[in-house]
Amino acid sequence: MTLTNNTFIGEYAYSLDSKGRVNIPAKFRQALSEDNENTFVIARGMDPCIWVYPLSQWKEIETNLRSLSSLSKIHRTFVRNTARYASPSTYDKQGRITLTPSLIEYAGLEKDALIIGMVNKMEIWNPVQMDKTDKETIKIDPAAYDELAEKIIV
Amino acid sequence: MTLTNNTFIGEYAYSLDSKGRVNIPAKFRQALSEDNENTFVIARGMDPCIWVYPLSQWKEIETNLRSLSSLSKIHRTFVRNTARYASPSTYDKQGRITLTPSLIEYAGLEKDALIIGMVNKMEIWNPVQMDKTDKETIKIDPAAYDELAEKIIV
DNA sequence: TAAGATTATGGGTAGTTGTGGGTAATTTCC
DNA sequence: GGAAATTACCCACAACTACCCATAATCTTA
Repeated sequence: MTLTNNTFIGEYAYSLDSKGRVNIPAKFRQALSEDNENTFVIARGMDPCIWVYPLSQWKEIETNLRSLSSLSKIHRTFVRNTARYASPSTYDKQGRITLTPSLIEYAGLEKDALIIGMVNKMEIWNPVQMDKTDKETIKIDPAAYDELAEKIIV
Repeated sequence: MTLTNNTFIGEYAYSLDSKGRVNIPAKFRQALSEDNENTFVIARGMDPCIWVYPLSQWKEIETNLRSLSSLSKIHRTFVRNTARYASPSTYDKQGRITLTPSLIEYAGLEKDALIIGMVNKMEIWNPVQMDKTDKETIKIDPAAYDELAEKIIV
């Protein structure tokens, strides 16, 4: 059952094949609205993982990037770093997208790939890297969570 | 797969041949709208690289340049530096444009050329120079950068 | 529980893409 | 005006990618 259009939750363990393809969970594909044309945009995440946006979501980012003037050095740098590693990927008849070698390397992916629903996008992790990051998360300042609490109700 | 007309993202490693030609990534060519007549305008970038605009995009820039008053010294200088080294270039049957010797020298291009999608234009870099610039990027004001990221990234 | 449908993974193939070089037309310069 | 140089256009090949089919495992439904 699909909850909301273009919304992804849950975790899935898949494998990366020799051609750099990974499966997109069936539930995630079903959640995609028609206007995405079966297409995602993959990009570098802030953590060592790959971010996977529905096409429509990415287009919003593109619109925002377009509004930045290249006369400003910081704007140029930001646009470059964001757009540079991004790539559209339409899933095939079997529901797989192809990752770019650059992103595979960035996320340190090998055989196993962990796909995590992040509500408006998804993340692809090397499970080993995810474990490591999990352990570091414990050290997060509790005060930071308190600050978050003011913004969101769980 | 093409996302939006005249929109370029991703990174490609190509080579400059003995005649000063570089390939335009097939995806970028496909993204070009008809009114560009297979033509780009190449110009000096603000960084040591070549900026490649779709013809229609360049025309907009020309309009904007026109609106700058030559009474202001900084305006005059800006218009001169922008217009001076700009040159239209139509891609051949194999999808290559020819660069001018002046721009090749400005960007310090040799054998390898890195083509980077910058949303409304693309950049052509010497990979060595790009690496160097990447390292300097770290020195950019992190607070300003994060602020920007919060506005754009979802 | 059994049959059918769906899902995850592997591999083959035809068309596309990137790169090199060749030739004819055009321009430049003496 | 003619030779040399430059430019624009064309062809060919190798590498790669997108698309297709096949199979095994899993889930759904009667």
